[in-house]
Amino acid sequence: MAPIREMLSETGITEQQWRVLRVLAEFGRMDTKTLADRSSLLFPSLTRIAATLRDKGLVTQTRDDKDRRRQFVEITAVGQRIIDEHTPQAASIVASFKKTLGEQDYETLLDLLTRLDPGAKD
Amino acid sequence: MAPIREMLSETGITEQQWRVLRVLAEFGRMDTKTLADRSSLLFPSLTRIAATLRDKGLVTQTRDDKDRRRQFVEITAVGQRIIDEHTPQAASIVASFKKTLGEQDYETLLDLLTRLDPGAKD
DNA sequence: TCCATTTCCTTAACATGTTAATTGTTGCGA
DNA sequence: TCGCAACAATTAACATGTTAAGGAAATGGA
Repeated sequence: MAPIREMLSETGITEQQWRVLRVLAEFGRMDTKTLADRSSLLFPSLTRIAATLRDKGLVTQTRDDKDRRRQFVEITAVGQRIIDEHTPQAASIVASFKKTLGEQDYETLLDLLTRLDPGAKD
Repeated sequence: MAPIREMLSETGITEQQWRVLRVLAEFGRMDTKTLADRSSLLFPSLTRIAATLRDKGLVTQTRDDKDRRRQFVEITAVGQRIIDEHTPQAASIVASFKKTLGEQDYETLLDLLTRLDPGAKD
């Protein structure tokens, strides 16, 4: 993940914050539980990350009126812009992985890792 | 690594502390630089971990008389005992990995990971 | 001999992973 | 309606990864 972190260093956001934003950009507004799940983050981590992203103005948080225990998170235009601007680079990093291993072996690697930890993916 | 952490939880030491002890158990007394290298740890982390292990009485630290900037670390009998008592379990965890994937695929996985990050190993 | 530079470690500061304890909210049965 | 279990988030407490700044010791050259 080093190359990804390096790419992100200029944006001031971290790998995990990036992951959360990506999920929000892809699926849109969602409740915290789903977000934690799709971002592969534990709740305590998500709480902190969401707070950080909120302070940076990259996401907004809103309470569920029906069940005030719950919360929804949504990406802002600024957050979306960060994603848009760096997605191509991220893709090229993945591409370099494939290039190193070759398409065939890259698929094999993903397969083996998934077999070891089915919950991993991504 | 979850299974390893679980195994270690009863000993009160962490995954990284375990790694440092294992290296010391295998190679014996060595200077900090070499230790950091073999443990795949950055210096700041090693500084803290070594201090923790020292406080727990699992390692001892000594200054190099010729170059007093340097330091040597050595595992104690107590530390050695922890390693000895848990090495079999650790081995069985690795064995379960192999069982999940099969010997052949396990080797393939290690090979692919090494190709992505030659410095990783272990 | 003296100082700038290099080395080896240590500290600091910040973000995260993790487990456990805590604080609000809901919903339900007595 | 009251009280309590279940649930959603937070907060706390530790250990670590990381980058940057500091401090002490050693070194080479003027």
